[in-house]
Amino acid sequence: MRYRRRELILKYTVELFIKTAQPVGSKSLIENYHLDYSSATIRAEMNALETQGFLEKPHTSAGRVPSKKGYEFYVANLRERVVSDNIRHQIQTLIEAKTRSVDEMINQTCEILSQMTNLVSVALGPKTTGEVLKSVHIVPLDKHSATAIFVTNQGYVEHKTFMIPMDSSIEEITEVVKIFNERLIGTKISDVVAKMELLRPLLKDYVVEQEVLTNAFTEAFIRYARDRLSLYGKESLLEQPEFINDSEKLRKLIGILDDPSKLRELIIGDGELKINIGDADEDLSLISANIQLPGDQVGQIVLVGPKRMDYNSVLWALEYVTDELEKYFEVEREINDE
Amino acid sequence: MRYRRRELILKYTVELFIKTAQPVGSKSLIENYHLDYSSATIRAEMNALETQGFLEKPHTSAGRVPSKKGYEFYVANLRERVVSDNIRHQIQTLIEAKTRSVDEMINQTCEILSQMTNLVSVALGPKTTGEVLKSVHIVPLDKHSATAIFVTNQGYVEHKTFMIPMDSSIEEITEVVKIFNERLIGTKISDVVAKMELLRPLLKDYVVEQEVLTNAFTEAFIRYARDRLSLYGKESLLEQPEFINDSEKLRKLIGILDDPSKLRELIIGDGELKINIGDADEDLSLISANIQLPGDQVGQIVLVGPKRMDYNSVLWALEYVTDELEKYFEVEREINDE
DNA sequence: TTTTGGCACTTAATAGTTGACAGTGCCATT
DNA sequence: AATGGCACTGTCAACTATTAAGTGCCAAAA
Repeated sequence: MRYRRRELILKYTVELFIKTAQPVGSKSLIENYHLDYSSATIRAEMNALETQGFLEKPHTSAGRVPSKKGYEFYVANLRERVVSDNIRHQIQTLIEAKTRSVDEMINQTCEILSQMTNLVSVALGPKTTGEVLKSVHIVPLDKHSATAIFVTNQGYVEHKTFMIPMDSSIEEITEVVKIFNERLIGTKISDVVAKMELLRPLLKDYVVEQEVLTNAFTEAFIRYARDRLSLYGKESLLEQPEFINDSEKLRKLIGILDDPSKLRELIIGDGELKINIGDADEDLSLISANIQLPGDQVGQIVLVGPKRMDYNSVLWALEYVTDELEKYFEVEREINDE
Repeated sequence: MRYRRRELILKYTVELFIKTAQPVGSKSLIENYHLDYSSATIRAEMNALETQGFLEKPHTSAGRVPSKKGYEFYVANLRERVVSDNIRHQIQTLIEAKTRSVDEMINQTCEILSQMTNLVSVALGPKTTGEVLKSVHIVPLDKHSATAIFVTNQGYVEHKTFMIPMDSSIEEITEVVKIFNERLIGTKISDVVAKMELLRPLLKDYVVEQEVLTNAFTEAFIRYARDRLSLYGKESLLEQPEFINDSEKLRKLIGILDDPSKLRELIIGDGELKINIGDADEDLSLISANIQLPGDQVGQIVLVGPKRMDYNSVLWALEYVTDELEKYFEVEREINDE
């Protein structure tokens, strides 16, 4: 036998609970896995597992539920390599489609992931640290308004439609943009606002209403600070039994999913494959993986779900997906470099 | 007395229910509004109002709740002009700030609205009908990737980062963009994809891998079809008693708020100020107002909440807000035109 | 004719009771 | 070490008051 009995019982308990979402009793364990022991024996083992802290009981006469520690042990020692054919197939189809757009690739991947796992998948854009302004454009819309566009070296675009100040002409504004393009390109996003301030005296010579103008531009940069993340598959997660029956939990979950800063807070991990199993009453686990994007950027894909999730398939799926994607991006680069 | 007694009773019933979220009985009406009639009289009137269809009873021995018809009558005939000082003050501060950005104005306004009303406010971008491609930009990021940017005459920006096909150089791509700028500018968004197809033979002469390129561009245009709407104040709506106690309703609400197409379906109105009070079991009302933006565009602000909402303040607030905003945009234009 | 006090009636919500059930822990026995 | 047996415990669902809030209606008062 590959596992010692006690570990096997822990393994089965975790797996059965993941499947049924019900506390697991000794009898149901025997039934489901055809164990050759009496229920008393299993009970004794489960008791031991409980005192060791791997299992816990909702109440005296209920079955057992894996604890945080129990899940962690399961994830670390007890799961087996399985990548579902289904997900493998879907990812391969995606890759064969030879989509050129990076966003679209990530996008589709996240859709597939959350469909397969019934979890929410989060795509986090590359870290803004070190991000640099690449170019500034202005597109006049009519006499009264124009759209300013800012692009970073990571291909992130922010835009802002603003009213043209009464005393300014479009020519003056294009002049300002020209100056911005000359002086601000290459500046770190975090420094742009400060540097813009320094340019004010210079701008005064060209443009009458420069103050209003730079203010408008500054506003656009405030938005850069925001988290760039997209969520996929929110609906199916909300249909999970833990949230259907517990509207308090449901509201809490939504509060987190809808608030990027709260979400970001939970995604502390930065390592290759990080598993963050919900503490105490917080019934939420996050699995995150980094992914190497073209242009030396690093994105992150995070799966969010209840503590009771199918860690085995989820982890392998995520690993498989990021591997395949990185391979794809990598191959493209090598062909380009030859 | 301005209102006939029966109408007054309807008015009070609606207002008390809006305040307490509890079915309203004859006694509590007398207590709250110091009526000089006995409960029996009030009961008789309420009975009449029920047979007329303005009120309904959740069950025999409960108080009464306004029906759809009751709310509609209230909105049409019974409310009084009140604009809270608070909202007036906040909007004035916003206007005095002289923000130049249209987005930012709408943005802030919606924040204020949902804060004041505890409802979700939805900002809908201008209709895409008649929207026209204004310009195309390409920003090379590094050897392997570039970002394409598309701007419409309404100041809406879509972008897409894509991998540069192996056989293409950046020069080739800028050539394609040049052709796009020459041939596609002024084309309706809905026609761009078709017209791009027609350009393919022409492009073949310039670029080897034109197919992959145009595909990537086409993908960006598919996104244009998406609804442009932003939501504000979701959290506070979820805290309303109707959703706290009824997790079924809660999940339904979230399903609607998170799905732009479902939401759009409900926002049928197009008139100046449209009130759409939830039918039958659907406990949802929508109040929408058009708003004239600079550049002859029309946006829409919609407030979403439970049927039981404070129509009086909400309606006046919305009217006030859109008036002030339009005035602001208008003044700017006139000054510009002089 | 309108208003009112009184009364019987209805229903939901609350609390208490009970029995079945699923599970446990422990112990004497195998 | 494993097991069968047994007492024990907490939850859940069904049932039963009991209470509270409110109604409808009617005969009497204004």
